[in-house]
Amino acid sequence: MRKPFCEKVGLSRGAWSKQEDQKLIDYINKYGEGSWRTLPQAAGLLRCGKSCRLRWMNYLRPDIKRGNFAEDEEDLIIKLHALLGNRWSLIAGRLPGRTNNEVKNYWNSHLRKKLINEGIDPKNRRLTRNPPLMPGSSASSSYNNSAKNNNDEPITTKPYYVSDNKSDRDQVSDAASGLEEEESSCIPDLNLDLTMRIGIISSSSSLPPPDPKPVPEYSRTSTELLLFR
DNA sequence: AATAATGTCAACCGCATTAAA
DNA sequence: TTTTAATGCGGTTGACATTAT
Repeated sequence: MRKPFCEKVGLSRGAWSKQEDQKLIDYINKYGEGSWRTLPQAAGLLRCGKSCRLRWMNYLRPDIKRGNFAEDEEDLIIKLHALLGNRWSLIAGRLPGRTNNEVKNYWNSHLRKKLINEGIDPKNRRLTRNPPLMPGSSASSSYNNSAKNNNDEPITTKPYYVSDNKSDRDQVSDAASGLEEEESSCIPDLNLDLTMRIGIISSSSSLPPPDPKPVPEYSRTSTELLLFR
């Protein structure tokens, strides 16, 4: 097996020390983000650029929101995941201060289980059994009626417009036109008014709204256009 | 109290995409 | 147009913590 780049050139790996964090923060505060390849040496770090970037993006950035996910956030992740599948960066983009890694981890360790406990298969959102009646449980209220599609066919793990072929995926959906209609037929109770939910989250937070990178409109998928509108 | 099993999450890897030369 | 470098993404791993036996 090929050795990882960091290992080959004798760079450190694994958990970051406080000193390393501080060096990275100091450097970026002074010179800004970017040039990740040359940054480690310039900042006096024995890390590869990729590792520095990851550390900064996921943990050191000042706008990162740490701590437990609010119920609103959980709800939104569940809904966005139903819509987008494992496109974590898109999902995280709608959650101010959350990173794709954090959202992904939270989904895998908490939300998947939560859905399972409520009798919902997180892969296809079908009922796996009669869920317990849990008044006030937002996820169950969203999904109790939505576990089956109209044809009683299994809903695939991926959203219907996500192809296995990644290059196809982005052309995928002109879907947008019929997205809400079709999606809601798969997941009837899915609240697609995500913008409104975002508004609620954003306004309850001191953080600024998410600032998606300036991707040219033409390169966005229809779904992205829909979400970023 | 010791050990095994399970859960969590930070970090890594490899690949795809984009930008620059 | 092609090649190369940089960046971003999702899947996976592994160390550590917690819970069960």
